[in-house]
Amino acid sequence: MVVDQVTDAEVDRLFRALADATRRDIVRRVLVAEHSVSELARDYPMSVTAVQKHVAVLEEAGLVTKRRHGREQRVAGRPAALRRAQQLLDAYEQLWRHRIDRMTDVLAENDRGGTA
Amino acid sequence: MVVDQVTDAEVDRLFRALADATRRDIVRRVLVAEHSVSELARDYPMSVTAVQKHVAVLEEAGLVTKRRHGREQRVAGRPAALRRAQQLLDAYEQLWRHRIDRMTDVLAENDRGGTA
DNA sequence: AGGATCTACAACCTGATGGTTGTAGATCAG
DNA sequence: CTGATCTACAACCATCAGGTTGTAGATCCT
Repeated sequence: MVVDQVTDAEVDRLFRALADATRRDIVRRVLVAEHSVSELARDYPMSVTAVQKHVAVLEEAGLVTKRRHGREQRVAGRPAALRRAQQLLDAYEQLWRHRIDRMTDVLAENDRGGTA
Repeated sequence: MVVDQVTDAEVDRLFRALADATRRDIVRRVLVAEHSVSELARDYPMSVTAVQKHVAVLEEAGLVTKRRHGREQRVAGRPAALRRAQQLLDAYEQLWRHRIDRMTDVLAENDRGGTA
C-alpha cells in the first residue's frame, strides 16, 4: 500500500497550522459547524485581519475550506487533512513497534543460540 | 475520562516540533534506534550546532530524550508524545463524527415530523 | 441612495526560527 | 601528554510568523 506520497512542504504546513492554539480552536469550531470569518473573530482577542490570516494558514494546510455566501465567507473543516496527520503519526508509531519487534527477535535469537 | 489536561503551550511545542522535515527525520531515526547527536548530524546538510538545536526543540516537545554516554549524547525517541498528538487529532475527528450524527438525527427528526 | 457589515489586501512592527561561526570543556585513543 | 572527537554555548544574521492599522470593494438592509 503506497498511500499518498505527501511532500515535506505539505506536512510542514499541516503541523505548522496545528501548532497554534487559536488555529486549533478555529479548527475545532468549524468541524462542529460552519462559521463566517467575522463570527469566528468575535471570540478571539485580536483583529478580524489576524483571524483572516489564521484561516488562510489553515486553508493552505488543507484543514479548512472557504465558500462565499453573499457577503460573508463561510469556513468549514476538512477531516481529510486531520486523517492525513493521523496517518503520519501512525507511521512513526509503526517504526517504534517494529523496533520492539526486532528487539524481541534478537532476544529470541540469543536464547536459541543466535546467528553467529 | 478526563485524560490529560495538556496545556496549549505544550501542544504548540509538540506540533511545532513536528513541523520541520529535518526534525521529523530525526524523530523517525531515533524511534528506530538511538543515535548520538553527531551521528545524526552527519546525514544533514547543516552544522552540528543546527542539529543540536533541532534535538533541543524535540526534547522540549517531549518527542525525544538525551542520555549521556561517555562523551556523546544519545538521543532516543519517546512514543508517548506521539500518542498524545494522536489523541488530540482523534478528539477533533470525534467532533466531526459527532456533527455527522447530529445531522443524521435532524434528518431523522424531520422525517418523523420534527420537534416543531 | 446611504449606512452598516463582511471581506481583502498592503504596509508595517516585533519577536521567534533556523541557520551560521567561534570558542571552550570533556572524553577517548595512541 | 597530545590530538581528535563530541558536545555546549554565546553571538550574530536573515527570514518568517503573528499581530497591528488603514484603505477599499461588495453586499445587505432600510
